[in-house]
Amino acid sequence: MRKKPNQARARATVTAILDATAQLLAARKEAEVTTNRIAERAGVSIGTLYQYFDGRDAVYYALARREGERIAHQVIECLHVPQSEVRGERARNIVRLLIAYFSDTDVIGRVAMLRYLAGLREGERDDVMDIVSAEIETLLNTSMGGLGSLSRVKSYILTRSILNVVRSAMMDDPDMLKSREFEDELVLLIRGYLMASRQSDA
Amino acid sequence: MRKKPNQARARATVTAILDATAQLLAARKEAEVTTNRIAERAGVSIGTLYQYFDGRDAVYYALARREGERIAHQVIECLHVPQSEVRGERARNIVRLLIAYFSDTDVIGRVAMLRYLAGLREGERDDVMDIVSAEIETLLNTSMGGLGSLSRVKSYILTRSILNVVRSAMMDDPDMLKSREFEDELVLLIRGYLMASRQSDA
DNA sequence: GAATAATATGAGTAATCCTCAGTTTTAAAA
DNA sequence: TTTTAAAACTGAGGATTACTCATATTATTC
Repeated sequence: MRKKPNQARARATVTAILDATAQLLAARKEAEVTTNRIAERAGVSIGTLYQYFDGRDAVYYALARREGERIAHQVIECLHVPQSEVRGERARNIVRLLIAYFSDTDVIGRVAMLRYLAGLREGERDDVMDIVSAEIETLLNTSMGGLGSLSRVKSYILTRSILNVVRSAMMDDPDMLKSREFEDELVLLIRGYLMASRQSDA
Repeated sequence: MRKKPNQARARATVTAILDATAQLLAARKEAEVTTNRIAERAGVSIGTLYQYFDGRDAVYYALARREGERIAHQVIECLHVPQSEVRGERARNIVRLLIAYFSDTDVIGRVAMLRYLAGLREGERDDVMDIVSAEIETLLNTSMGGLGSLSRVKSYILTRSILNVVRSAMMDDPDMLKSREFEDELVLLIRGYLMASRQSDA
């Protein structure tokens, strides 16, 4: 982002630009989304857009980041529900959450999300996901004593594998994504990994 | 692709365009890669490029597909080495193969690959990956009797999770990608999933 | 309420995309 | 070996899109 929006008006402008982008991505083909159109729909001039963003890809990236933060918060909330209340179904709850998010027929930010997840903007780390990884790490290291400690690499693999498989399925086969079997298998992937980790530690 | 190249000359032209794109992506920033430049470096006119491709993204996609096929062949080769020769290290061999591929400092087709994996072109299935999935399915169902049968969903999850985690790591943290720990953990992810699958079947 | 900083504007230029009418090459038919 | 027709190639240039910057407006500070 070129300039930080300081005043309330400027923050509203940035929000309007992101909202407009999401709407256009949902309604039109990607190729038809242009910076000029985004600005027009957002009700700001093209010059204003370029004050805050380097170009179309930068807008996509910012939109994807906003979406990423939204879903990350939900996942973290799931993680913070005490063990006694989830009865070993925490993995399933998170899997369900992600499947529900990516099953949404509304395409808001879908393309943008893809770019974000693909790490298209070189040299920028995916710090939103890093936060989720860290939360999982802490949680499994403290409250779930039996499962052994979770290194950074382990939590990285856990978070990225689940998220990416769900994302792939959204593109490849939405019906499979929504199937009960798919959900069960993802839960199995998580549990299998955690159990194998415990065994290899011992 | 707009038109299929029938004659040898035309096939050479398409190859030249893809090669030129790979070279440009390796040498320049993505934003500096334009269709005109690709055509120029490939030694063909811009009109020729547009005879075979819809635009820049289509060229990227074709390049990524070519790369995808290359790596897929290697994986399938790995899968066909008889059990007696790999002594339970097949998973590790495949993980190593993928890590080696994505560790390559040469950036040939990296961006293109990302778009491909992200399924950016809507409505096209990732049939290259489907072939690998099918091979894994067959193999595990026939020769590895002890591990239980592998459904389509299972092989989908297995292939996509491994591939995507390696790809993510390439973007996020190349050093982690090359570490021994990362390799070990991926093997654990595979084995854990296969073992959990067997248990849940029984 | 004057000075200053932040934000917004949009016509205009630069960059890129992409087409199409015409030319050259190739392969097959006569 | 011509002849013919399809396939492949060309690149100037119109259409589209990206992006800038001089100017205007709104907000904040003192």
